[in-house]
Amino acid sequence: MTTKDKIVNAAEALFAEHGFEQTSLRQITSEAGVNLASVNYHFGSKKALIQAVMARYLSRFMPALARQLQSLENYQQVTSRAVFDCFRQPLMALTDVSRQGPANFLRLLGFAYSEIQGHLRKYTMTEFGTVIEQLLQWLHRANPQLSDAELFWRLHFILGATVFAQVSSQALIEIAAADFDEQVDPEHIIDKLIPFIAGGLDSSAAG
Amino acid sequence: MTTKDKIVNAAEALFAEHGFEQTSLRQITSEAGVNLASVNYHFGSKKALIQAVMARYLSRFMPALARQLQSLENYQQVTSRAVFDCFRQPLMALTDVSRQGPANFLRLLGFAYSEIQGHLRKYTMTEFGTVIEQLLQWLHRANPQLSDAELFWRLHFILGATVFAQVSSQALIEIAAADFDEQVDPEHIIDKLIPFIAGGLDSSAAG
DNA sequence: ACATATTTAAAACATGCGTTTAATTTAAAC
DNA sequence: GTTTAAATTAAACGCATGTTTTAAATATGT
Repeated sequence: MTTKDKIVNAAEALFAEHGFEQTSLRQITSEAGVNLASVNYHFGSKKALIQAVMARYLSRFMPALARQLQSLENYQQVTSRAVFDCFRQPLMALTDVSRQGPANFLRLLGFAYSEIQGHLRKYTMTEFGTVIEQLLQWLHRANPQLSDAELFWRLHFILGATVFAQVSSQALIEIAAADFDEQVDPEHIIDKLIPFIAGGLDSSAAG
Repeated sequence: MTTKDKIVNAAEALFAEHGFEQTSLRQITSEAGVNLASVNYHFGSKKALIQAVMARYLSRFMPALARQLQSLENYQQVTSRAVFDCFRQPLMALTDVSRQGPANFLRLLGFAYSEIQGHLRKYTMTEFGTVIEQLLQWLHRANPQLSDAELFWRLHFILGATVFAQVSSQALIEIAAADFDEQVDPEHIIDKLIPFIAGGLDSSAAG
């Protein structure tokens, strides 16, 4: 494994656990077993390293999601639930990148949004804007009673519930095990999440 | 106004805008017009200052929420919507603390949860555990079909959607204005949120 | 008024950060 | 085998952070 790969792998694990700003280059290079300066040599800066970690996931996830959404064409009636089920396969396929790929990806997304809100949003929209528009279009078809604006707001509520659930997943799983004798894998939180967000999206508008 | 109050006020505004870790004591004392060392003199540490800022809101919000929840006794049938509507008045009453009290409080909650997950949770549960249990009890009465565990998960999804919506509120409001010609006040995001979270909570369980 | 706490003030301290530099080692090309 | 480029290393730089120290100013109590 090259030095560059060692750095990206170590960075991903530490970023997903502690967030971007809370993780230092010294932690990363120490964990990777490489020299501190090699990050700036291979990536130029910490910011560029963050983008490299995110890009590795986004470049796999987004095309896979686009394919899933296109398969919805076969349905006559499209439900919110069907649209959100499109996220399952692309997410689980991220195990190719790393054993904890799906969980890491969602946690990274959460940190990225809460830490450098604007930056990642702009990057995601310019790089994968068509997939996002595709998703919006399908959700609009599943919920024609909702205005574009209402859909926009609810989509971000969904994003919030999702990333928060992942960022807090460790603590929540422990509490669930202690208080309810319920053993939940991180990858199965999405099973609990999808009914919730689909129900929220389909809910009748404000009153 | 005492030095201590100046510090808490400045800290609250800066914490709510940038988060706890991203805000330095030098920013706070500069904004408050007091000496740097006075933070450690009056509060002991930055961590203690953070707790003081949070405590000022929690000590008002939690008892008010408890009163609202108790008023649900008058209802025969309790809906999720009715339970969540109990949050409105206690939240809006936070304007007593500061003009942007409600928005600040929710943003602070969001940062607290994503930054020092465990700490605040433990503090909240030991300090205001009875209110939380009261809330859980009412939601269980509104949704007897959900197990305790399911309710637990969905409550945290709701928390995630709420805090994320507040942390990202500035960006979302701007986008909504640009893309949908929709003018939304920060305090009215909760009007869009409550139908969403009530719908998600009432949704039928996983399949 | 004086003596005693309490509060403010300026400066320095110790630490950790991202980044850069300069030298050395390793690999590739001819 | 020599030369040239690429990669690694150790050390230092400049800066920002939370905290502590020491001294001066202010308020408090008798």
